[in-house]
Amino acid sequence: MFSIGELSKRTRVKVPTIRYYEEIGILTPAERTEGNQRRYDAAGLERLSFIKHARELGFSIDAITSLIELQEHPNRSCCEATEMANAQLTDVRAKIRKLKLLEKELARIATGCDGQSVSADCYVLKSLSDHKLCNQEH
Amino acid sequence: MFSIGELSKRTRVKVPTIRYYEEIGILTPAERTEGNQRRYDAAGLERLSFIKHARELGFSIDAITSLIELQEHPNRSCCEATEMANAQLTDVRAKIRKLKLLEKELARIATGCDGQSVSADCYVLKSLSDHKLCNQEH
DNA sequence: TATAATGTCTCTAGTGGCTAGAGGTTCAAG
DNA sequence: CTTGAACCTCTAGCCACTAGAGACATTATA
Repeated sequence: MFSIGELSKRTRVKVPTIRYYEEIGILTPAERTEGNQRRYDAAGLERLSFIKHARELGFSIDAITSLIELQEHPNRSCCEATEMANAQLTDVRAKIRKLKLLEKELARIATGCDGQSVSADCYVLKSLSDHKLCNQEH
Repeated sequence: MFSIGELSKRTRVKVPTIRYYEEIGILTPAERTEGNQRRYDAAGLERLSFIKHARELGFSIDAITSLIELQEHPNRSCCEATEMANAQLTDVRAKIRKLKLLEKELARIATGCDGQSVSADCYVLKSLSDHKLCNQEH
């Protein structure tokens, strides 16, 4: 059994975040000492690691709730989990596509000005004012 | 002179968002009719277009505030604007790098399970539980 | 055993960038 | 002159935390 600080160290999830996760119900409330402090065991550690890993992969708390639900019913078909991973993948790919467009546009804007002129002639500012200067949609 | 709804249509920025921008001070308060409704002119349209374009490129409201400041002092050196565009570019590139790692990882996870097994054996769920299964950091 | 340092508790409020809704007023078309 | 759409202000909510206050618990050292 270890304290919330210890759990925080082991998972690299901040203490207030752990309490937050308990509050919103994705972590089962921890046991308490006589002095009302939380104590965790291996199960708690595992669960929080799961959540952390899923968050790092960009899953929403809602999605994680569903994944945990699924995990707790080992006989249920995992079709849903696979679907969610695929949805997440689609989402990530869409974000990458969009960011790449932005990257192009920003690179063009940023290299268009050497930073040596006055603001009235600045290509960066002009580009932001005038969408027509853009090479593509974003 | 046109209404907030008209401005919204022309810029594709939602009405409450326009009011919000005015509230936080990045849009100068609009003139009002006798009946207290906002009326805009070309200057207002331009300013909002600038903001919208910058937001689309991922600049924060804070950054936009600085850019507007700069724009309003045409004699000032535009070095700052160029720096901000470059910072934004760096930021976008970092995001892309991170998302690509996630993409790889998610693709690996999602294809590891055909969705036909039961949740206890699901590779997706296993992967989320066990960080050691990951091929790289993320 | 006393004390000091650190950790933990609950609670409220704030972050960014909006979005939604209630309840009321104004405007423009017919 | 009436209708209905658009507008007004205000408050509250969203997500996923983060920060800080003030009080209590635990642990390490003297």
